[in-house]
Amino acid sequence: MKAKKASPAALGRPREFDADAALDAAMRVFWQKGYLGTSLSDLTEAMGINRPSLYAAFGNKESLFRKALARYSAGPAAYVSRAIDEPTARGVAERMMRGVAELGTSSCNPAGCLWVHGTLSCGDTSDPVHKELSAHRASTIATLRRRFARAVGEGDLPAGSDPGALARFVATVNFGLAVQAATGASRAELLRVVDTALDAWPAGGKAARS
Amino acid sequence: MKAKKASPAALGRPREFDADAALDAAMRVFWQKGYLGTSLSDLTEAMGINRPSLYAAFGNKESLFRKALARYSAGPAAYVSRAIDEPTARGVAERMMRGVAELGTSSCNPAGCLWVHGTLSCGDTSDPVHKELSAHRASTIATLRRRFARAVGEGDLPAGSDPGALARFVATVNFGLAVQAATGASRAELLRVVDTALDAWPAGGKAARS
DNA sequence: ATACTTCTGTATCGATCGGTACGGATAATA
DNA sequence: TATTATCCGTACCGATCGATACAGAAGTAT
Repeated sequence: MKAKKASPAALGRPREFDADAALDAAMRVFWQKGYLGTSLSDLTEAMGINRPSLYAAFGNKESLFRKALARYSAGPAAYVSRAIDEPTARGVAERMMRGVAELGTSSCNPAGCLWVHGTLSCGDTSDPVHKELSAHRASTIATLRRRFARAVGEGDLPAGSDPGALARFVATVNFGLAVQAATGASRAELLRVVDTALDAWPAGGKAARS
Repeated sequence: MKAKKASPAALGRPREFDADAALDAAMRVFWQKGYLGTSLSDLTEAMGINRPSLYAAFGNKESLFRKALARYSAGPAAYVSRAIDEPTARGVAERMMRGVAELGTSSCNPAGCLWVHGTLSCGDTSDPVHKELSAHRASTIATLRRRFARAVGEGDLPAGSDPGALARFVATVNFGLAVQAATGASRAELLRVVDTALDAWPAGGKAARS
């Protein structure tokens, strides 16, 4: 992100590790082991740095986790924002669900989804991390709802459709796919689930159903 | 379960607490905080006993968690086995999904589902608890698959239906509902998701669709 | 009453947790 | 080259983790 030689000054000894690569490694550890399941020793080992360097560069464990979440959203989970831009509501739903199914079963990534794993692997609902993750869930659903409401206005979805219900349905299937991926379901199995879920999708646009 | 005065002998000093009530309390703590999020101090406080009594009666933390899971399956999550006995495949699916939606948002229970919360709140996939929970997931899906295969044979589902895909779909929605319940979704919202999911259900029996 | 068995409570174990103090090393600035 | 600011590595902090040793209390059996 930040250019290495952009800042002219950079007084003092420059850091010897790549902060981006280190954050990437931290993200993958959290992704695999969850928030509570990840210790600082796990992190420093995977990031290739020692503890004081971690604290100087990223703050404490919670702060590092939030940065890892942001990187996850902008990187591996970018399928979400790309899905919103699909031209049809059905395309949005399909891209959302296929996205998590493929990401969560990629052989070069940890299984499952960092958001889901992180949400359920911090203390109880009073934990600030839990609250932030719950807020993010609500925000994503709201974004989907607005997108589907637009589709109703465009005739892309039948007039009687409930955008909120459809948004929550897509989110629910996505969370379920993430849980299944985290517990060893195969990509082929999950893609069949996506197809089944899409059978529930209300026809609209050129071919209205009911 | 075990009667207090049934055994005639019971040599030595009898225990002063109700083991069933204590296990019930432990189950609820795990349900609310997850496996890693629950400490022994949390447990002893909720169970009203001290640490050596806990170890004598239930073994270590992992053993207690397994007993809590068994109690959860036989108690709050008994809707699963009841759902299997529904006369129609659609009834099975509906009862499964409504079951988790209502259980996970009950005001007198912790939010979410102990199985899902437990699975994602133990270490990584190498953890024995994680392996057992994954196996339980696979077992539940297999039971659903057999039930739906029977429904195909009975004409309750269309001949071309894929019982495995339907079973995984129902399980996926259930997991997703549990995640949503754990992050604060309301019962009304989740029941609408169930209705949306049931729109995907293939018509059969009296009213074949395609 | 005595012996024996089991439970309860305190007090503590070694290990690990997240987080830091501090000194030596390294580079840019002057 | 001297100064200054930052980073790296060791070694350690208090707190908490899961798990237990031990002694006294409370029962049954003889």
